[in-house]
Amino acid sequence: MKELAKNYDPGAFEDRIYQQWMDKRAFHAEIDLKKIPYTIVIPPPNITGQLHMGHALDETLQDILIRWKRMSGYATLWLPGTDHAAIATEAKIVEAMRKEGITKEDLGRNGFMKRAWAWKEQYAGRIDRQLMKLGSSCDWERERFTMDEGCTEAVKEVFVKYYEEGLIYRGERIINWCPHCLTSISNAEVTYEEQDGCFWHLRYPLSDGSGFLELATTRPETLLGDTAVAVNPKDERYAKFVGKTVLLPLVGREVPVVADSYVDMEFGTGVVKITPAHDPNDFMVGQRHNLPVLNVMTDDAKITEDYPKYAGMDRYEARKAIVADLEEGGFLIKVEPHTHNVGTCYRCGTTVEPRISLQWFVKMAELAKPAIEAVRSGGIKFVPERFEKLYFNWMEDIRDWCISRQLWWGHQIPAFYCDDCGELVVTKERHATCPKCGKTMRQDPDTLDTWFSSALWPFSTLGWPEKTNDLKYFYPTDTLVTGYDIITFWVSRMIVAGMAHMNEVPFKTVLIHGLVRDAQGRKMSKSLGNGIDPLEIIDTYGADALRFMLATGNSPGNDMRFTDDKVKAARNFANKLWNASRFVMMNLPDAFHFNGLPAELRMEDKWIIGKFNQLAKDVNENLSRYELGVASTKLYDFIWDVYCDWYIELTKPRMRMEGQSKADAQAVLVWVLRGMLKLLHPFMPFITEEIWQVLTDGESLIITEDFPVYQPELDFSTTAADFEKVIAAIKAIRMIRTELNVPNSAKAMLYFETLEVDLFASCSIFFETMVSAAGMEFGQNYQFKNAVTAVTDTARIFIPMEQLVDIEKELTRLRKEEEKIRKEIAFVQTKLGNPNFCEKAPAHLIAAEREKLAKAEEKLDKVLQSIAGMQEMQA
RNA sequence: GGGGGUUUAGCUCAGCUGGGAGAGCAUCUGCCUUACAAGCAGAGGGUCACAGGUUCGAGCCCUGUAGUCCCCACCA
Repeated sequence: MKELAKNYDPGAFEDRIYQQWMDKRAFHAEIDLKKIPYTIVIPPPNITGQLHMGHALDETLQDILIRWKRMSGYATLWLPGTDHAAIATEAKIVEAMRKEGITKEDLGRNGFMKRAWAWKEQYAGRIDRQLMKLGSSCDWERERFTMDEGCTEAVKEVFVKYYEEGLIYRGERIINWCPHCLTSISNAEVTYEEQDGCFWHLRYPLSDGSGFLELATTRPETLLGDTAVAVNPKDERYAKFVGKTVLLPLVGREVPVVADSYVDMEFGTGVVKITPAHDPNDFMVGQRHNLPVLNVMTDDAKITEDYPKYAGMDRYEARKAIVADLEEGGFLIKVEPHTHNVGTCYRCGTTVEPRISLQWFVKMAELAKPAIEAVRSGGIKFVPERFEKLYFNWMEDIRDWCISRQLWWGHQIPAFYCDDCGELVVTKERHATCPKCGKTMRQDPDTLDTWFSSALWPFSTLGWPEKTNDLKYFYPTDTLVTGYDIITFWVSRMIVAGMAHMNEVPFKTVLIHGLVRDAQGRKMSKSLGNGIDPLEIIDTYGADALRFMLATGNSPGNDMRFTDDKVKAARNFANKLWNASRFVMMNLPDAFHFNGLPAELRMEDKWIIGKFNQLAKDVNENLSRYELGVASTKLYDFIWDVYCDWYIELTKPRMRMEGQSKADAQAVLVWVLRGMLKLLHPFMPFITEEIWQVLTDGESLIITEDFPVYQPELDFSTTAADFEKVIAAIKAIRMIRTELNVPNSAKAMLYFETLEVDLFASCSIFFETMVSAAGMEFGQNYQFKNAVTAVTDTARIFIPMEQLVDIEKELTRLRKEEEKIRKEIAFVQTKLGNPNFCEKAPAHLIAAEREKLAKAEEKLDKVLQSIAGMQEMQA
C-alpha cells in the first residue's frame, strides 16, 4: 500500500487532486433519466476583480450541497459563470483609462467595448482559477457569462416580450442620477447615509407685496428650478395664500402657491418649495398641479446655462454662491444645523441627484403578483424563513424598475428610433429600418441594468429561450445560495422572471447566509483595507481548512467573523484526520483487502459502528435541513473525540496481538475511516480524496455514489450504552489519578466487579484482553493497572491503593463527591415530590427520574462505604 | 417613522419539535505515552441582557424594557 506523507501539507496535493477531478470530468453533469437532477446556478461573481471572503463562503456552501447530492446519487449540476456588472466594471475601466489619459469618447463605443471584453477575459479567468483553488466542483463545460450570446438572446427576448405586453415603457420620471458615474441608477442602488447639513430658512415674497412666506430647505441651490410653493390644504395659517403667487428670490420668477396634502403641517414652517425636476415628491406634486418642470443641472451636476450667474458651477459651489446672494438680498432668515439622510451611489459613494430624465421602466406591480404567490404558497422557501418577510415587504410595495443605464458596457437596449419621423421600433434584430419612411434607424445608446440579465440567470444559462434538453431536465433549479444583501436586487427579480417566462419557480429553496466580517466585526471593505484574501488563507492553511472554518459555527442568515484562530483550528482538525489515517494505514498488513465488517464484533467495535451510524443519520438530516454548520460540528466531534481519542486508542493493544482480534480491529478501523471520509468529503474535499486514494489504491472518492446513510442493522444502542459505562469508568479513574497526583510509575492491580451477569460477560471479555492478556500494553495506555477506584452505575472497578495515595486527600475528594450526590438526590426528590409533575409529565420522564434517584442513592451508598474504608485505613 | 436580527464561559460562537447548558480559543495542572506538541490526559469558569407571563418544567414560547447591528421609507 502507498503511504501517506508524514506531514499534512495541503499545498502538496490540493492542486493535483483538482486536476485529477478535471481530467475525469467528475464535475460534468449528464442528463440521466434514471437519476433525480439537483441543480444550483452560481450567483455569478462580478468581473470587477477577485473573489473575497464572502464569495468563499457562498461557494463553499454550494459546493458542500453539490458534493453531498452527487455522492448521494443525484445528477448534479453546479453551473458556474460571471456577471458583467455594468456600472462597477465600466467605472473600473474608465478609471484605468483615466490613468492613461484616455476617455471613453477617445476610444468610441466600439473601441471601448473591445477594451471591456479584454478586461472580461482577464478577470473571469482569474475568478475561475480562484474557484478552482477553493475546490468548487462546478461544471466548467457549462460556464456562462451574462453577456455571452445566449444570455444576450434571452435579454432581448424578454425585453421585446415585455414591451409588446406593455410591461416596459419609456417615460420622463425622476430617477436617481449619479453625477460621477454619469448614469441613472435604480432605487435599490441608492444607499442612504446620515449627513450633517443645514436648514436654510428663506423668505419668499408674495408678488402682490402683501407679505412673504417663510420656508426651509436643505438644498437652496434647487430654488432655481422652483415652480411653486406648497402648503397643506387643511392649514388655516396659509389658506389665504393659496392661489396667490410668490416671486422667486434671485430669479424673480412668479410661481403659484398651491395646496397639496403632501405637505406636513407639523414639519418646519409648513411651507415647501416645489422643484419638480429635482425631487421625487416635488415631481408628484408638480404632476398633480400641472407645474412646469425645470431642469437646472447638467448631467455632472453643474448649473445650466439658463442661469448665467451660476452657470457651470458645481452644485455645492452654486449652493454657497446662492446662499451668499440670498443673504445679501435679505431673503435668508436663519440657518440651522440639520442632519438628514442623503442618497448616495452604492458603487462610488457620490451623492445622487434626483433628476428628471427620459428612461425605460418595467411595470412591476402585475409581475410581482405571481412572484409573491410563489413564496406564499411554499413553492419557494427561504432558509431561514424570516427573510420571506423582507421579500414580501419589498414585493408588496414594489415601484417600477428603472432599467436603462447611460453606460456602454452592457446589453444595448433593443429599441430603435427614426431620426426623421420619430418612429420607435423594438426588435431583437441588430438593425432596423423605419417602417414609415424606410430610413435606417438609430439604436438607443443606453444599456440595461445589470440585474436585468442576472434576473434571467437560472434559465438563460440552461439555454432559454430555446427549449433545450438541459432546460427541461435541470429547471427549475433546486437551491439558490446567496447573501441577504441581494435579496431585493437579485433574488426577487429572478423569481419575477421565472414566473413570467417559465411559469415556474426558478429555484425551490433560497439558502441565505450572512456577511463575513473581520475579527472586530467590521464589514470587510476596500476603504478600511481590512479585507482578507481567500487565496492567502488557502496558501497558508489549505482550502479544506478555509472551507471547514466557513461552514462551521455559522448558522444560516447570520453574519460571522473571520479570525485566524478559527482557520487554524480547522487546519488542526485536518491534520488530526491526516494522522489518524496514517495510524490506520501503518497498522494494516501489506496485503490488506477491505471486505466490510468482520463477523464477530466486540463491544467497542459495536460502540463505534453504532456511533458512526448515528452520525451518518445526523449529517444527512442536518444537510437536508441546511444546517451545514451543525453537520460539520458533529463530524468534527466524531472524528476527533470518538474515533481518534477513543477508538484508535482502544485498538492499540489489539494491534500488538496477532490473530483474529487484530484483523477484526483493522477491518473496523478501515470501515469507519472510509465512512468518515465520505461524510466529510463535501466539507473537506481535498484531504478526504487524497487519503481515500491512498487507502483504496487509487479509487476516486468524489464519484462514489454511496454517501453513508443510517442502517437499522447497525444500531447497537444497547451495547453502546454498556460501553459508555466502561468509558465513564476509565474517565473516573483518570480523574482520580490526576486529582491525587498519582505518579505514572505507580502501578496496581485493577479489579472489576458487577452483579449484572450480562454486563460482566461482555465487559469481562474486554478486560480479559485489555488487562490480562494484553494488559501490560493496555495498562500503559489507559493505566488501568494503577488506577485507584471508580464507581460506575452497575459495576465497579477498584484497586487496593493505600500505597498509592494520600488518604487525607482521597477523603476530601470523597466528601466532595458525597455532597454532590446528596444535592442531586435532593433535586430529584423535589421534582418527584411535586404532585403536578407526577400528574402531568409524560410517563417515561417520570420513570427516568425515579431511576435517576435510585442510582444516585446507590452511588451514595458506595461513596459512604469508601469513606468508611478510608477512615478505617487511617485508624 | 416601519420592520428584522442579536444579547449564552474571559473572547468568537453552536444549542434541532420546551425535559438540570456545549465547542473552539484563552487560563490553570500534569505529560515529548513510537498517528498527531497543529498533540495527549485532566481542571476551573455561565442568575443563558433585564422584568413579567404561559407551563409540572423556559436559553428555547408570549408581552414589555434596555444595549447593539441591519433592512425599508426619505419630512422639504
